Amino acid sequence: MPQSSDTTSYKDIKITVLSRIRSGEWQPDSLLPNEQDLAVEFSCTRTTVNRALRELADEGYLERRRKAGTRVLSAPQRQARFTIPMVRDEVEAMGGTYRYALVSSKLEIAPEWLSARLALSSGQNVMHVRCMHFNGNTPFQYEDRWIVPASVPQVKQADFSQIGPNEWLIQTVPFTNVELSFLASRADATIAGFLDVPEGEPVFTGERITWLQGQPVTFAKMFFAAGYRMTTQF
Amino acid sequence: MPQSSDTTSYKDIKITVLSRIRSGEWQPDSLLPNEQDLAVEFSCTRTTVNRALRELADEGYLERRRKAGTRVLSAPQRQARFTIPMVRDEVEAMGGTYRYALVSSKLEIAPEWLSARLALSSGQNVMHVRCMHFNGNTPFQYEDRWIVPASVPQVKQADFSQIGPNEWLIQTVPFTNVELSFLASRADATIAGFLDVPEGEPVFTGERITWLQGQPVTFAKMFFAAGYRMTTQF
DNA sequence: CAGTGGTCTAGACCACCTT
DNA sequence: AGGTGGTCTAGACCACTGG
Repeated sequence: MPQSSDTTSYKDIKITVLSRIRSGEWQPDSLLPNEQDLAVEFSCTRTTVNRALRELADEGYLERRRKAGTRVLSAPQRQARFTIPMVRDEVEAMGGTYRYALVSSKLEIAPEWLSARLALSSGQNVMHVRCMHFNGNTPFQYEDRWIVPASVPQVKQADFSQIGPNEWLIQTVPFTNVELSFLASRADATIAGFLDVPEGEPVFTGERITWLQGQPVTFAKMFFAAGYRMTTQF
Repeated sequence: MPQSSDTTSYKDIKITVLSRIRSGEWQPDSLLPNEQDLAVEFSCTRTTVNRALRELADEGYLERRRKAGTRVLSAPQRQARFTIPMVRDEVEAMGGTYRYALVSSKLEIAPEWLSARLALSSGQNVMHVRCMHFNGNTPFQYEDRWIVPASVPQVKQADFSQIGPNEWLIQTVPFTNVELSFLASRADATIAGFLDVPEGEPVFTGERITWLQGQPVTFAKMFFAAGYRMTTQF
């Protein structure tokens, strides 16, 4: 029998299981019935139960181990998922008008801290790009980025006056590994000027390092305008 | 035939698909073959292909639509997953020794900003708990939290001198909805004192609102010590 | 060793969406 | 209208691991 209105689907099972946890019927740390028994209860196959429980475990509600069974997590290791949109999308999602402006773009010798951070050989050239992202005429983000030509040779011919380095990289280097950090930093004179805030102001800051198959591609610092907050619900 | 060493599993397919995207064989925005064709290519059933592609879509690499097919996302909407551990776990994972200290805990009338934020009726009582989390003797996080007795009556009898309000809440209210934000704030005199930083220092700050079935449970501000960064890889 | 979850097959119907 | 992904069934073997 195919799934239809009167069939129990894996989504129904997820909802039911969650409500039993909420209601306290299935206490934290307690063991759930095994898949076969649940399949009988829900009048479906074990495959369907399996998918429901697998997804719930993936979402951090349950812990599953062979032979040991499925357990309600006592301190749900809820994982917050932050979608990391491109700046343009973020501004437009707020109903704003995105505008990009290049500040400077030049090839230079990698500063020592960058060489250390990206494991570059000393004295290696990097493309240093600084730019601004606006919401209308309001500063939204100041970006300070270095791109490694040894990994992305095309960068020497790239023109960042019209397209931001991030969008350019995504088009050019389709797939990468990323390390992303967020922290609070202090606006120095440069940043304060670009973001139009007093010097010394706290600035929400992102740092992003990107590799392509083990080769360092880019290091970027993103300084967000005053009042920015990164939010998620779960 | 069951899965065994020579069978193509959904994991193999995921790896293969990812490598084809990396290598540029499947360009961004391009359409993948449909599931049936891929099943033939990989000598497996469509079910297995389906699981592989479904998970890749879930991870943000692909976009799938009925009839339209499966497409490589041009600007991979990579979702960063930050695991939100409890403070204790976070400190211990760093190899540190966790220590908790209650600063104050008292019932008070909800300030107006809090009433607005949590949609409380004005003049409603809330439990205000302030506490510190240490790594050894080094301040790690200062926590300023309000708990709504109307939603969690037990809070009036709770003793926060030994257990932190977050751990207590997890034990007491096993299941909740959460809104989590991160921002950069400025250390006022109080925060500066607790975190042992100069006043005015930028402080990485988390704000967490929790509901239980639509009822506001708690609002918490978490101020992290200097140098804190939230990091993830993907 | 034996129970539990992990995964695959082969086939089917359906929902949705683009054309 | 027809193709594509979404999901379910019924059955099977396997991998891991707790007792």
